[in-house]
Amino acid sequence: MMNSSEASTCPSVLSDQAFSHILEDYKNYNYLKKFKKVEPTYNFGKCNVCSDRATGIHYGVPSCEGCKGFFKRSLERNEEYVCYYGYNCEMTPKQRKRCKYCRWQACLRGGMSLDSARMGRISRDEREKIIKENREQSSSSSSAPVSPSGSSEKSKQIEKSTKFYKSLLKSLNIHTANYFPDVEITNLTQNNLENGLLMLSLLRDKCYQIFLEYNHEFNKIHYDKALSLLNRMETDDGETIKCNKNLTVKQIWDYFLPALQKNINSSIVYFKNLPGFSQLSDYDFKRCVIDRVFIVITLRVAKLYIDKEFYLYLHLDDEVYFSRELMEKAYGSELAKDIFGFFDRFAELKLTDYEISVLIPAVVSNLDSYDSGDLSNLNLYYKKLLSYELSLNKRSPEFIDKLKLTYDLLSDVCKRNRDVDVKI
DNA sequence: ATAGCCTTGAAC
DNA sequence: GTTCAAGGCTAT
Repeated sequence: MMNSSEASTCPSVLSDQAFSHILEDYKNYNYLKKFKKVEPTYNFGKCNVCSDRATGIHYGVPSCEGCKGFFKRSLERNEEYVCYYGYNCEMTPKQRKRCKYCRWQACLRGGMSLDSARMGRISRDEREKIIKENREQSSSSSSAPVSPSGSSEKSKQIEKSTKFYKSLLKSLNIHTANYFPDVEITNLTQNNLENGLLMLSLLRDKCYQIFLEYNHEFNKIHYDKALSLLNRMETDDGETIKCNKNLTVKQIWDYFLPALQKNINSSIVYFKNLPGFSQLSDYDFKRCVIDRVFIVITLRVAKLYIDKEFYLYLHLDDEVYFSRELMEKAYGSELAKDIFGFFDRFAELKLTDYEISVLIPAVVSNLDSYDSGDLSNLNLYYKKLLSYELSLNKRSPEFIDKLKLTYDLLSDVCKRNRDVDVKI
């Protein structure tokens, strides 16, 4: 193409119009040439991750060059991704670069895996099958919000996810009487404190740091969002703000279950990073998760109970939060009442973030029956740590009693929460 | 770091 | 020999 100095010395016959014509031809030629190379290849549809044009089956799913490369790079440098925007980032060709965490999750959800990666060509049948499966999925999910034509594909999809969520809940629905970790301030005499004081204060800081890191979403993102909503409600007189408008029970579950699943996953990562938990056997760790994850999730989000209302956002892009109204619809008024009863009591305690951050590992490791020395040992440390923390804050024995009572309320509502029938 | 293009090598 | 996916290369 011409550079500017050449253009300025162009004979006037090459008027702008004529020039643009040539340019157009040139572009067209290039375009066609480019297209010629691409056109004969198969139409793979949309990228399973970001909906860009797929260039082939990569790592088992139709995907674009970008997501193919991203998945590959992620495997190479396995660094830990973090989402700074609420773990719900949009995956579009434009937005996909914004958040690596969510893109990675989208890759996994889209079905990318090393297992399905293979060198060279795959059979025609197999390729057709993969593309067809993908078409069905994307057409049923992308039209989900409006599509009035209750297609069988769509209902199949819903049925499938319902089954999945129910089995998820069921797998968590295992026995258990929950006892509060046995702490007594009087246990902490000067003697047994001195030995491990340094260890305890280190452990304390570590727990707090990890709590901040993994609870950032609730402590900051949800919390700030709730505060700004409250602010707007005050200034706008609540006129223009419409939240949670008339959701049906089914819609509530549609919001809530994915959010729950996400919170369970992030709680598991949180547990894994607490000192000592990664050294537990898989069996022990799993028991901790199954028994305690609901309780811990509740503790993690308790801060979002503000002015008698609960502002856990079920979808950060919408204004839908798990208000009293929604909870009553989903759980029934009895359970909702008791959950809010717990929040009331818990708020009265005014626990510090430090206290909550050490309470959580103490609760998680405190299973009713131990058959493993590792777990009971771990729990011993965390009970000590909790006692230490409470004593640092000069909490009275009456306070501890109150804490125990509040905890009983919590474990009761969590147990009932597990038995709630999901109506979809 | 990303993503489009290119080379390599396996499956057909 | 051809087609396709993985992985390398490199301008942005």
